Amino acid sequence: MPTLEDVAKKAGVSTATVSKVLSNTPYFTEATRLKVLQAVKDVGYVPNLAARALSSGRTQIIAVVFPHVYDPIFSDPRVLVVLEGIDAECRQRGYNLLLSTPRVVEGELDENYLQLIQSGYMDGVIALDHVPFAAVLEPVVNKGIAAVSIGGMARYSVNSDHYSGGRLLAQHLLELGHRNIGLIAVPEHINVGTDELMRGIRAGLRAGGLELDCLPQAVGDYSIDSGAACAATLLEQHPELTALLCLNDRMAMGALQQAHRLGRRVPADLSITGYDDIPAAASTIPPLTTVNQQSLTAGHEAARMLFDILDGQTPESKVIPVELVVRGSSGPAGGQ
Amino acid sequence: MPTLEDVAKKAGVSTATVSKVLSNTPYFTEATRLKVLQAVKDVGYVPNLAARALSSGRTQIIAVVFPHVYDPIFSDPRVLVVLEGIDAECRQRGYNLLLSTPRVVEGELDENYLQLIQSGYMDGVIALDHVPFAAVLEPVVNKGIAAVSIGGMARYSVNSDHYSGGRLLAQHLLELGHRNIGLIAVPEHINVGTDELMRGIRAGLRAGGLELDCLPQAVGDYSIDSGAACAATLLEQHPELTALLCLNDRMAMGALQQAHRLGRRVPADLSITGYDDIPAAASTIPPLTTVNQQSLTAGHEAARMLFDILDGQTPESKVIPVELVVRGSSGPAGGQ
DNA sequence: CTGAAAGCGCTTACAG
DNA sequence: CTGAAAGCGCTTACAG
Repeated sequence: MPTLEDVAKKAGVSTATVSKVLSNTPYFTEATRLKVLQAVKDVGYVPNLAARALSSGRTQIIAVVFPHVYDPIFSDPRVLVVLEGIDAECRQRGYNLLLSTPRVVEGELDENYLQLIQSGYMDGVIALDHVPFAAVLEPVVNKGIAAVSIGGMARYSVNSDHYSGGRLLAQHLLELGHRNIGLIAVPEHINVGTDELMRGIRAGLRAGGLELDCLPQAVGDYSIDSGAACAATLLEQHPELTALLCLNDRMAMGALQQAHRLGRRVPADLSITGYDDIPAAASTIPPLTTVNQQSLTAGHEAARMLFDILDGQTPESKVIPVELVVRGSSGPAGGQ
Repeated sequence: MPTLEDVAKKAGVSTATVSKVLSNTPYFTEATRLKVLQAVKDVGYVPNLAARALSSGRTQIIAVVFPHVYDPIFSDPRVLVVLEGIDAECRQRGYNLLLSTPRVVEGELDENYLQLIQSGYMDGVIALDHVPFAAVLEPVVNKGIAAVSIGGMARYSVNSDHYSGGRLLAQHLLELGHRNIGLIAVPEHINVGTDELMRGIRAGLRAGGLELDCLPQAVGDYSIDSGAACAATLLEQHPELTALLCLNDRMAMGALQQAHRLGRRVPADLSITGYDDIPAAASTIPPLTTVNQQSLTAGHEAARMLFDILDGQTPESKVIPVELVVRGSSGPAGGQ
């Protein structure tokens, strides 16, 4: 592989000059610049990133951290979408993406991850950070590396407005006349986003005179199967229910299946709502009413925020608006 | 940050010794080894990966390449699954994952990607390589970097047995008594996997006395919407059809929706099959009969193969068996 | 506007 | 079994 030195020789200048021309330092004769650029082409020079990283202290690498906790990260449909947003910004700025999926066991981060953070291999970190007790970004911040949290409460963070999402959902069902609403929830304090969502739902229901804690609830684990099981339980114990409010789309899909098995027509006999607006939500039968949390935007914003930090700025944390997506799975209470 | 030298001083040995102890070179007194390890702990030493990469020529980084061609890579549900398999192997071996999503325009790879490959930043590359004209791995192989293709025909590759998948699917429908089968296809030569699948379907149908080219076909683009549109066209022009064989799950989901809109009961009036077994396939109504191509296994195998190459071995390319998954969307022709 | 030289933090023959 | 020293390929004050 040709090195800087080869280019320097070819161009008849010093390696320092080549280096500076390539990094767009000003103050160069047009002649020198052209000479260098031509030489780069001639010898087919491509910078060695490890060398550059070692001497400059910058790697042009952003680590994206998706911690593995309860719900295996690879089954979370948001992951790919967030990644898409981050990727788009990074490629524009010429940064590369390093993927890290640390295991979090009893709140402890795995050793590999800790080492990686210490290794000096990244200029910044973006983490999916919705697990209250897993401080994925703590070692990053301690090391003084730029860090942006998606879904967490770090110094720099991007959050979807789950509170409003919850209110919108509750309001939507209330407006359709539902008063017998069952909730398919998940354990508390497992996901800060979901906790926010619950707060929003509570507020939305209260605005309509309903008290969340008085409604029938079943606790699932985000999976399709758990949604189906919860729906079965709820509908059996509370046949009067006309709506099932599910804390994510996958559980709603399970509920939809279960309703179908039980011969409950959706939405005529039973309305079902989800949360997330994953791709599959648009193509269930009937299509799912849900809330889109704009994960793509979150990815974009997080990356932009990180670059702002790297540029020495002090960006504001962002709250991203969510969007109620009304589709066929919800309808008037007592409809047909 | 503490460096090797700090550790050496603390332990009262040379940096060479520290380095060798850390890389598990043999021939060391137990005493030295312990002394060094203790010093590492005391000063909190973590190796600088850039420095290590520069001097050793190895980076401990594997690049995973998902080229963007027609179907935006981020909407391909296999991506995350393949990634999961690769990630598992890499974390076991202490390798990090670099994600690259090169754009391929008119068969040309983007410049960033080419530079990345030349940059010496990775020890090996695994590429999703199912686009016939996009030679993602060519620059990698030229540079002499270890490369494994998933879905392509490189020297080292991992392929799902799509041919058998096609045969199984055709056979399944034939056994159910279907003779009026419509095909929801995609343009040819866009994806080597799909081409293989078509060959298998052709063979399977022929074994039952049916000629693929005589069957009604509509051409989609892998998306849900295109599946719905194709189904509409086929069912209108060929009301006698009792089965729709779709080349992927998403189009099958679209077809399912369309059948529902048209009042065709699935599977009583119409059987619908997909391909891929994406997570959503299990929870459509009715659940989709499809073929699981074991993408997780493909990811695992690809990574293992890459490590074998890095270890100086010459592994065999692998063909991964697929699995027919019979669910509720297919049933006897003329059933009820 | 350009260059000589030190240095980034490791690894690796080569000696002993 | 251990160490001195060169070298990986860049960048960056510092001079001029």
